[in-house]
Amino acid sequence: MVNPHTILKSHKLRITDCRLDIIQEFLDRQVALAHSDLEEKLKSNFDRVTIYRTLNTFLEQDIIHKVLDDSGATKYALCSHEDEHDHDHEHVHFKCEVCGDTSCLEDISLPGVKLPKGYKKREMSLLVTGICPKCS
Amino acid sequence: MVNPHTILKSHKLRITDCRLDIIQEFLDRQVALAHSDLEEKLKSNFDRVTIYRTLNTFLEQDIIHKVLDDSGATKYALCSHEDEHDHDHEHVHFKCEVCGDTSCLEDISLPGVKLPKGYKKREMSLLVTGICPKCS
DNA sequence: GTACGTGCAAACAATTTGCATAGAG
DNA sequence: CTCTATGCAAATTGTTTGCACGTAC
Repeated sequence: MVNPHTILKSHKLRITDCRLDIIQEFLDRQVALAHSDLEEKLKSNFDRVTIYRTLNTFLEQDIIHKVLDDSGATKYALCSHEDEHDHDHEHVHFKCEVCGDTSCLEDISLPGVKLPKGYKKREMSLLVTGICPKCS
Repeated sequence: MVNPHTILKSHKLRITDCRLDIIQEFLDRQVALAHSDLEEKLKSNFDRVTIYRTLNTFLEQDIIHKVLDDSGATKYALCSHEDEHDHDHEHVHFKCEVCGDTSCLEDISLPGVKLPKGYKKREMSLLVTGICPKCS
């Protein structure tokens, strides 16, 4: 069961309103969010700096991960919670050119990529841009 | 033949020292460069703003492309020059966790990815992180 | 000579840091 | 009560814009 309180608990983080609200926002929106998205929604409740710090805390705890974005803005999305220790190291994201939303495609498996000799792979992330079902 | 002068010519851009030097730097380094990398190397010769504007000009002309990076910094790399009109829309980049360098793996082909129903793909880019031959 | 590139100043945006206080456990 | 999270101010860094001048062509 995924709820903000549980997530914080399982990572041994203190339960605070800001943290709960930010996780809730990720759960509600289901797309990658930038700091600015969160700020817009929560600025009346929390300081901009607190949001930055919360995001960094969540990053360290692998509660969220960075989502690559061609726009230069740093975006974040919740990590899939199933694999607690063995974080999933393959991210496939889709960014719609029309609505601008980026979402994780969890169920897509990344085909193996053969690297040139000498390269050691640790993590892969694929960003596909195009048009999402809602916008086509 | 790839040289700075030729590249500018073929894109009908004016030949200026700043543009020549920046292209040369990309050719010399063979890794993705951020504005700060170029600034560090060229600040005695050119203004910070000029470097920003040159990078944007090159982007528009498809002389360089953005390289996705998990560090948040915007990095750029030369486009492969073979396909003039039909720009390559599949980028595979490798970022070494040790030296931090990101390079294009031109010869790797990106395996096809099957998207869920309704998604239309236009462009794909893959970032692999790990350890490069130099650092292992 | 004309149009575009550059330098400089300044505005603007994104992110980080220091410190005092408030709040979680 | 103790330790950490938050708010506020300010510093730092990344990026864009306006304008006057210089230069490629």
